[in-house]
Amino acid sequence: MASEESAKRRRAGRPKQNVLSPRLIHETALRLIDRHGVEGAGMRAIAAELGVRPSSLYNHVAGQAELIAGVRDLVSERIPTAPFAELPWDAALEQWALGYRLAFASHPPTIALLAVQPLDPDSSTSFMYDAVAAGLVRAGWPQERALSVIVAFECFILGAALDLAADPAMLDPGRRGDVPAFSAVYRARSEALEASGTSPADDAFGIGLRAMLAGLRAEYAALAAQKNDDRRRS
Amino acid sequence: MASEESAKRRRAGRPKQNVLSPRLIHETALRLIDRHGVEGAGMRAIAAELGVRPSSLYNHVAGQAELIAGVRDLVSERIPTAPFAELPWDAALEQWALGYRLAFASHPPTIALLAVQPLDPDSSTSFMYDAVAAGLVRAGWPQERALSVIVAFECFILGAALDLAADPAMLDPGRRGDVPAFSAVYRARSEALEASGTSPADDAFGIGLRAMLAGLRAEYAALAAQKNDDRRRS
DNA sequence: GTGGTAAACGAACGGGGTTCGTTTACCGGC
DNA sequence: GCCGGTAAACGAACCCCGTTCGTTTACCAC
Repeated sequence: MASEESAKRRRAGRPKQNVLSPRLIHETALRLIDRHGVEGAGMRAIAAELGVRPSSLYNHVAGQAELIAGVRDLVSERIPTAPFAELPWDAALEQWALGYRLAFASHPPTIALLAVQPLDPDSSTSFMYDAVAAGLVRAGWPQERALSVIVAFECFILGAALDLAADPAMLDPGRRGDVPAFSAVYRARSEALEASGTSPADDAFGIGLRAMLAGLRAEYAALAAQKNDDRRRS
Repeated sequence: MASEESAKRRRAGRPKQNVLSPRLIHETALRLIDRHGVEGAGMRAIAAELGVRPSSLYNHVAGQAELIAGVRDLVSERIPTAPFAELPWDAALEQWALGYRLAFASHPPTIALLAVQPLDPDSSTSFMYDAVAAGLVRAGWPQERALSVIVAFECFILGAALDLAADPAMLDPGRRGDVPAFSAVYRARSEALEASGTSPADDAFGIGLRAMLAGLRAEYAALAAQKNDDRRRS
């Protein structure tokens, strides 16, 4: 009675049916991150959630760094890139930004992980870049410009995702009187947003996204005009 | 000969002259971060650098979280906000972005720290926001819009700073053939940048900054036109 | 069968941040 | 001029973490 059914402690030795797999470990890690934050998703916690000893994880995952990379891929796989096949470049870029941000908005604590760690080249993230790059070039963006446009755009999205994960009251100046202009705009924003029902992060993201797209459209138009000019001149 | 001059081991008890101070600890931490990265700047390493036992640090700093916040303040204090007093809003924003990014570019590993941790409201960072907010409102931006413009702009800057800290080869598709469009734009950018001598991160930052400013100018103009319209109508 | 591979356990290791008690110096008041 | 409280250093622990290593057991191929 002390060995089998209630405590379900597994004895040493390979089990008849495999208990773990890389995929299962990654998904469990993501679930724990969502539930308890990053610090609640250590090796020991993941093992406990799976009813397993920590050392067993190392039969399927090289270490924590690789595990985090796996979780990141799990999240970024859900960023849709389909828009680039059917929409004009600017509308596609907009949809991409929305999907990108949404994917990480569902798992706020992972954003800091993605932002810092480098992505391994074999991961599926490269396919995302491929789809975006193809869309931009097909629309007429110069080859040597396309990647920097993508990176610049991604900078904004990533920053917005971080902002999304931050504490909403992070900026609150409170009752201090030594920053009057800051306090005034903070209060004005709070009231305006409460009336319209949108969150601070969404509002800033919307403004930035519109600005970025408008600016890129202007640059695109200028490039097209210059190209026309060159052709006429020759 | 075993007690005083060579090993310079300090005996227990309060020393005649204080050895530590919060400021000194923060500066040492920043120096170690610059020299050895984040993982080389733990409590024990900071103590060793100061010739002190780890526990002594806790007489001046509550814990690692507070220490990190202090380091972040140390860096962000160096972001100049003077431009807002003398330049038009858009030129000031541009200068702010350049200074902001430069401040963290000097200490790449700190970027990830700033991005994630919330800032305590009493810190000097609030003064930065105050200066920026005052500049925007004075230029005519509506009170309830100003903060979201600032946050959106900061999202981009922060993302760009993270990009700056990332491995330059992070995106390199290498020789794989399954992402042709991505490989093509990567190669095209490499060649173009090598010719002009600018770094990938700088290029993307420049493009994004121009786009963001152009977009905000357009929004500003639209708001001004609408305001004029309202006035004429009434 | 028999040996090799692989997946689980279990016990340790090393290194982090942190706490607590002790020792010593300064400082303010009787 | 002593005397007690506060504060700053030490030193030894504590707990938690990621990780490694040896052992045990199951499967599989020859």
